[in-house]
Amino acid sequence: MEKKQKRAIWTQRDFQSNGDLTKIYYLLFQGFGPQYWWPGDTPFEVVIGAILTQNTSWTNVARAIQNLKDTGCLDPKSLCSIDKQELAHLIRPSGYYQIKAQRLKAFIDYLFLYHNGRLEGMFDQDLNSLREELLGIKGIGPETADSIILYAANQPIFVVDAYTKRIFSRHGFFPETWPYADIQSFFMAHLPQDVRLYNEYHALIVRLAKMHCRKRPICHQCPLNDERT
DNA sequence: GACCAGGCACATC
DNA sequence: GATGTGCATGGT
Repeated sequence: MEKKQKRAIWTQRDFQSNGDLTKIYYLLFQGFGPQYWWPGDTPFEVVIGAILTQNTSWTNVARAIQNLKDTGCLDPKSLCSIDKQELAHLIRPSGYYQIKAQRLKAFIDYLFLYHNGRLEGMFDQDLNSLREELLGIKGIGPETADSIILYAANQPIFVVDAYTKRIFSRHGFFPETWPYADIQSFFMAHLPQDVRLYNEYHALIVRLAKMHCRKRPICHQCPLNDERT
């Protein structure tokens, strides 16, 4: 009986010739295991986290979210009634706190104006309509919208972030100049439309990025590299 | 002290 | 349409 798990290794050429991004997923999953994303107790917390984590490390966001929890502000009603400056003070550790307070307020105001302050109401529509709606809210761009759709609304859309772009362009899958929409289409065209897969894949890319060397074009410790050459 | 982190909006050309 | 800039804290 074969007990040992053989570590699968593919070459970059294999990836590029058959476009099988599923292989890469399994390679990353074998290397890192499940990432249990998104780190949040409720869909609402996921939404708030998605806005707060814009261009910010998660450790700083976690502090801001903890402040909101400690003061009993992590719910739509409380965030609706709280003064913007007070909110800015609470989320200060996440950086860009003035602009983010404004963005959180914009989202909450929208939620109450069109969905009675209920996320369920907002999420109860097809993916494209939801995405259009989210993108219409000031302060929510493509990545934040897609993070909300995937991790809070549990609908299948692939989240592209700076890591995805950097790592996969450096490994030669597409030019670094490709815009967000093209990269997203590339992944979604080569992967089954599956919420759990997209959830884990994006999380694994972030996990990978944290060990990727920033200074070299390609990190030689990266599991995506061909170890035979 | 420099650099970076799970973006976005806006001004300018 | 493409590019540059402001927004800001906390870890390495």
